[in-house]
Amino acid sequence: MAKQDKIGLLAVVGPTASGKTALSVALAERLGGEIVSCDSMQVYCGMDIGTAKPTAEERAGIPHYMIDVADPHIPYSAAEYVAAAQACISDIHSRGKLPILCGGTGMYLDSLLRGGFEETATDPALRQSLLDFAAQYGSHALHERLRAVDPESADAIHENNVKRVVRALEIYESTGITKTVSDRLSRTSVSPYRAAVIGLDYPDREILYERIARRVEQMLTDGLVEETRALEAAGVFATNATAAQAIGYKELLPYLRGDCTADEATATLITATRRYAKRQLTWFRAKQYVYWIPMMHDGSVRALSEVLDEAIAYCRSEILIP
RNA sequence: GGGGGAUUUCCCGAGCGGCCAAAGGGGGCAGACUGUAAAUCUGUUGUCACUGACUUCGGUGGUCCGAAUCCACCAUCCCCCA
Repeated sequence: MAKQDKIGLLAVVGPTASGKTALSVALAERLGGEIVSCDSMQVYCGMDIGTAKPTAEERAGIPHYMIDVADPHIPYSAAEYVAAAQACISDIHSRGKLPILCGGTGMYLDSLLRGGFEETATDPALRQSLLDFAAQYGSHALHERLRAVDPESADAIHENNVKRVVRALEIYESTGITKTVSDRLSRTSVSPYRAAVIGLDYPDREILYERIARRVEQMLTDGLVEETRALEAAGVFATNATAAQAIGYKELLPYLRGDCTADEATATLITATRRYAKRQLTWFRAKQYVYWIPMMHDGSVRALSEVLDEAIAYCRSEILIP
């Protein structure tokens, strides 16, 4: 695929509470763009406050996609995301608008930009049987099974990381192709996109952590407890293991059950969010394609307009926009 | 006023004469990540000139070849009797 044939798009990434939403909307307004969320939890209907979905006011009339596209009772996957997001991007592009990805789920973004996954469908029964094996014989024994069929993956995946070992075995047992080979195939596929990826960076981590604390307090006053109660009552967390992982809800459930105080739950939630932000940073820092924009100057957060100008200058340098 | 129990490295918390810079957990920091990813996992966490040295276990003095561990006094906190 020639470079000119590729769809040009912009992406705004960074840790949670870094200001992605505001910047992406400002960019969309300025550049005639439409926003495609890249977030593993915002896809679920009903999980609004806890996932910090942009409100109607925040969206400022800019079309947003890939939000509220899934039933919270049913697990959603990266593959489903990629397929649906690709369709959104094509549609936006065909209407002459600039697709702007916005979100903090690194693997979704990576998978999307790479052009998708190899076909390695899985079935829950197989997964469960592998988990049962690990529970019965230990993670080391499971890891040995992987080593027997795919030594390269066994070397790359720590034996304690049962989820990963299970996935690698799943791929082999359901397709007959090892994860190593499958990954190699996807790596050679050509991306259909030409992307300018902007990362929001906070040189002083304390500032980010303060923003996180403030955001959590705001979610609580916005009704996160009620939202959690409603989702729990609807059986979401019991039926969808993926949604049950979402930060914001699982930390509040002990409080709803009366197992801890509101303050304790809040503290746990803030900590969990900070740790998540740190993992996001680790992920994106390792990606060469990210262009980092410092969100601070002299210890204080820069004005949105200033950051916007820097982002636009970068897009021009990438010839993404005239 | 009398009796008893506490005080440990950022936090919680083991240790009760040498094998202790001190278990374990939390947090922090760093890293990994190809269909669960807001998940999962790994490493590291007193200081330094770092295969060795130095400074730590409320404070000050002792005992001992040797103390976070024993003794004395002081400080702070908790419990019981008055």
